[in-house]
Amino acid sequence: MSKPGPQPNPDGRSSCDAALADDLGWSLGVVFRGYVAAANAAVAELPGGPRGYQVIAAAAQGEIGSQLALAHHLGIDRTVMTYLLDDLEGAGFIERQPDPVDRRARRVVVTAKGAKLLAALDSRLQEAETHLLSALDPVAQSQFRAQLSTIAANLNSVDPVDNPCSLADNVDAELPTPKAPAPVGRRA
Amino acid sequence: MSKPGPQPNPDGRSSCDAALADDLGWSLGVVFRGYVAAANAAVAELPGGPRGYQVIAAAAQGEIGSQLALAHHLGIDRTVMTYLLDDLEGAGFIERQPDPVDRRARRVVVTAKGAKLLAALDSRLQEAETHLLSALDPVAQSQFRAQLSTIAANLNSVDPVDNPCSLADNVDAELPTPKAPAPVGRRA
DNA sequence: TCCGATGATATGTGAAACAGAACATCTTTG
DNA sequence: CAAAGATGTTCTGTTTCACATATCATCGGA
Repeated sequence: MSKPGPQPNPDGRSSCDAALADDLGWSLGVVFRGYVAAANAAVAELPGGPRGYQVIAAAAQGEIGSQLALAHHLGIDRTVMTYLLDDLEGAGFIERQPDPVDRRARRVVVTAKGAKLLAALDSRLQEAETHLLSALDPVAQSQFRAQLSTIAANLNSVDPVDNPCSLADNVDAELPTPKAPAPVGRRA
Repeated sequence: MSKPGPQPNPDGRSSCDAALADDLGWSLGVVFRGYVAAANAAVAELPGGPRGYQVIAAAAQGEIGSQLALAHHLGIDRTVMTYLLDDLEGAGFIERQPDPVDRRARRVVVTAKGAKLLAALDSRLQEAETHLLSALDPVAQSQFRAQLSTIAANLNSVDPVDNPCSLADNVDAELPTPKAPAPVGRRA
């Protein structure tokens, strides 16, 4: 590479932004990847990476319920959730308590240690997020967050099988291969 | 026991939207996953899934250059790009032409068949994207697209190693585990 | 009580990503 | 001009992850 000639893009790193910028999929991929990378660095000490944080955060809310619901709403497999919770529990951040009303279900609760860590990670994550969106001014940032949240909430509430009308477009979109956010992550 | 339905559609599907909606990571994950699923359905016949589309689309622009630059800007590994291009070339959608100015590099060019498919997929993808963003009104949609594009362009242009100031936050964010959009995808 | 359904876990398998090396070619330097 | 380092591509091997399947325990209804 390093062609000083007519092509102003040496290695193509800095020139093709405009070429692909109008592709929603590409933009989404870049931003998502950037988030994962930043979050990964921010929560490096947490087993499961960003996923672990999301699990703890969701558990701290307390509105989730069983592991299955948790897994479903985080977009990961049930069996994977088992290992993830194993690691998280092994690290002492969460606990599996028997559900009083359903003895086969386990309630995921955050330990004091987990809550403490969560608070620390929260600020770090917040900082990373702000840095991620630094290309937008504060007003646009909050706007973007709100819009993204709206879209996500809509996607989450609308189930493909429940919406015959929307089924025309993504009839196969049920669960082809729903990749999840956390790429790294060590198992014991 | 045969499964009654493809989508078990468990209980906790519709309750925790509000609880997690303010988490940027969660929203990003949901939207990204939704895009991957929709795109996967839209480009099911394409080897490599959404990635294959992005490769062809980028190649059609012609501004990329080598495979390496292509891989870097799509956020995938070089070795993976080799296989991906193998499949794409095997399907007759792209061709590897020797770069006239650099004999070790290969220029990825779209074949007529590939261009034809690209046009067809483009409209389908556009439809899927619009459906994905259907929670926003048209004005907000274009706004969201623009903002996302801005963020992506910013992330793509800013290299961690080039920005010592931003290095404090994501020093490890270089390429810990950049998961990529295409989960499915069969190799020959 | 019996039977199907549901939550959680264990096990096995296949695929994908990653690291490293090998080879060819370009660029730079002496 | 020759040699050394850098870069692009491909190949090989390894590890990890996600998924499917099966199993066990429990809940719900007939």
